[in-house]
Amino acid sequence: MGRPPCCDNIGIKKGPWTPEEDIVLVSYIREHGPGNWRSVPTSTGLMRCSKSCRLRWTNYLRPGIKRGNFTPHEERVIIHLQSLLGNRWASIASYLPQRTDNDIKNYWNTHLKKKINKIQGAADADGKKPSSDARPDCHDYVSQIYKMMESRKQYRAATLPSYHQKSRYASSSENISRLLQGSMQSSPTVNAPGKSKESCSTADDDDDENSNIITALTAASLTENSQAEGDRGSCAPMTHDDFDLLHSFESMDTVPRENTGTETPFQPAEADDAEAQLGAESDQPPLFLLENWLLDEASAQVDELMKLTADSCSYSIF
DNA sequence: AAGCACTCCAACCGCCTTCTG
DNA sequence: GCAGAAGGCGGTTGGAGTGCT
Repeated sequence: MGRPPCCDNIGIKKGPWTPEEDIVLVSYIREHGPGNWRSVPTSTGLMRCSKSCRLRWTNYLRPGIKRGNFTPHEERVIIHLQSLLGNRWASIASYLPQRTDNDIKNYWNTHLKKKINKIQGAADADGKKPSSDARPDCHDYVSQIYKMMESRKQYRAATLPSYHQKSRYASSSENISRLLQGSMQSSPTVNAPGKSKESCSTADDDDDENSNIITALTAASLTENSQAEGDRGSCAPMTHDDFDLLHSFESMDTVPRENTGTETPFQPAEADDAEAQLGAESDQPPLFLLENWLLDEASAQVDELMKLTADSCSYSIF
């Protein structure tokens, strides 16, 4: 017996989320916490299916999400993990707590995959790498990608605005922050300010304000979550420094790698599963052996490998 | 200025897994 | 153990934004 598709109910709205809908959803989650998505549409009156609500929260409204501007470190992590795990975006995202699987997937599909194809094409032309090598040697591979990205990034930084500055509502974390602020300053119930697309600035102009808003919302969210589901600090917004600190701890093996039984975006337990699976199913080394390289020594090793492979990467990519 | 082509990402779709009674 | 419900995940696509001619 096939169950009906999630979003084919009559009256279910599709398409981009409006600011008003975001406020309704955030207000509800602030009050009840994330989860029990089934009840969200009925309780809020949103004409969205539960799945859509969950996705909207997970990918865009959840506090602590960083959008756009992938750092070289993040790019290295993605490339490396993709070479290890394949397109298991959720697992990859668990190593980048500020990023969603959807964001990583999009970034891979729109940026990294093309670059890799380009490199492989160039390598094939040079006879340096067989095209059939779906999982090329990580070190050499990453060093090539990284090298290319650095120059490409410099070029783009000099010539193009970052994509997060686009004025689309749905891609603007600033706009969402404004909505959240409006929601928080008013009553917990819906009080839509009716922000129009035009009235939303592209602003770099109030980053501090927005980060304060996010932080405040996160604090509220954490309080609620800890009350409802026990301690789970995964939703906290992480600064770059926090992220680096986390990685430094990881590399020191001081973080207990136990299953917290939560749906936190950073799930070492899930990584362990992947590790076990990798170890069982492939000839690749267990994931934990590569984590140190990935999380701590990545920069140093990549830089070193970049030097080592510089000669063999001398072909022009652009 | 207008039209076209391309890029990119938010959101949807459908399958799979996990949970619950 | 089974069936249905709910959640999770990866692939795909529609459409807005942008660049080029």
